[in-house]
Amino acid sequence: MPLELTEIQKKILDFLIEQKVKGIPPTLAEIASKFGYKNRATVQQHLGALEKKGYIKRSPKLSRAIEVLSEDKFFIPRPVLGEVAAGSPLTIYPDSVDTVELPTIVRMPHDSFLLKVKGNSLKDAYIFSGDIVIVNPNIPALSGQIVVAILDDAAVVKRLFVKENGIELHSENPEYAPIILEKDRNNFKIVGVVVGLYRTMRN
Amino acid sequence: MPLELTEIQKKILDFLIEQKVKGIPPTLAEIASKFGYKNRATVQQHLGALEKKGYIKRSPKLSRAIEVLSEDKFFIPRPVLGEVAAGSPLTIYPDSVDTVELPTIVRMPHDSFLLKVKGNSLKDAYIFSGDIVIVNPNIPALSGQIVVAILDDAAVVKRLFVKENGIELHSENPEYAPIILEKDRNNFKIVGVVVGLYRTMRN
DNA sequence: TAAATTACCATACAAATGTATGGTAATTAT
DNA sequence: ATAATTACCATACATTTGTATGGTAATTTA
Repeated sequence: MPLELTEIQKKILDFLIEQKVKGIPPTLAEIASKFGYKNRATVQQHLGALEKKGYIKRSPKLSRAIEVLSEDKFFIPRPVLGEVAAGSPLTIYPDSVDTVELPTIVRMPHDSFLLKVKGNSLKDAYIFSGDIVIVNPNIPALSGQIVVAILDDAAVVKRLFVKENGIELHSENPEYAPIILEKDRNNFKIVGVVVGLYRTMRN
Repeated sequence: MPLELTEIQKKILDFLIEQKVKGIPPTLAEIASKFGYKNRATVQQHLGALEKKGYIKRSPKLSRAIEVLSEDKFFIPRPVLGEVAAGSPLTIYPDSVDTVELPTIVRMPHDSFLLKVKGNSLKDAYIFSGDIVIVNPNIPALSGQIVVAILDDAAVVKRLFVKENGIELHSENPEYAPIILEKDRNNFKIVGVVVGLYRTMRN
């Protein structure tokens, strides 16, 4: 269970994430400037609180070395966030950052993230176990697109169909039945749209 | 057209990207340390060259403020050298025919190039018409790997097998028979090894 | 009521950082 | 043959940066 943050701490955490996504994490002075503080010591204390509560990690003495450890793994830029099920849902491993054998080639764009596909339920869409899908959380998901969704604390990759009375998630493999969700389904959220695929051939 | 980079400049650019992916861009001192330089002035000059050639942008006076320009856009236009046949050979276009918008996630190694696959002869290797393959010409081609080869002025993507008396190029599709080449075959050259694959889901 | 906690302030300091200047040697271009 | 470029070096300097210490006031918790 995450410790409570004060309003100001939340705003600073938001700013940290925002800046990191834009390019580089801010210095203490830049944070102070943003929030109108007249010195860096104030910022230092806020960051200390954030670190104590487990939301960030700092590297002593290093400039801009603020790492956001948000529990919302899906929107934090990481090389590979976890594995996502194309067949039956798998739990996402929050901290298994797969720096793996993506030798020279894979890196994170600012607003997207990577997931490694497990299972072959999307084989008719030519996506196979081991492929890396590139997921963009900032574009609207349209009917017919392949999306990543959260369903009861697990993540799946499926083709989305928006129907009159609800939503359907299809595998592109006759062995798997579609998941049908009525409107106002709880514990369901579309995380993002699969915009690309990368596969490494090294073996 | 991007200006040419020297080998050292390429390596530094790679390091910049690598570090940014890991979290934050490096300081001059960190770059110097990585490459064994005894002072930061050397790094400063290399960064100056990179900036002059348009690969990075720096913000004066700000620490770690190195922006890799090609990484900031979501898509990097990359030349596709030609189309390569996975079925029957197709001619390679001498000048780049097409540009593909690679997401920044798929970073081109500097010594590799892209080819667009036509035909479905490699479908059992999960490579399909329209996919972009990343080809590295500077690594040795081993038996069993998927390679790009020139055969009588046309290019093919096939799986390579090195045998006693020659070379075989297999399609991964029963509809296509393997191409068998005796030793010292003329007009044959292995262009490179397929090290990766990218597919865009945008329509 | 007393004790933390939160949210700022001011000042200070060593180290880190970007930048500038000038030099050497090797290679490449004119 | 001369000039330009590349690839380093050394030294120096003003800022920037993280950090530390100590203080004030308001709010919350025990």
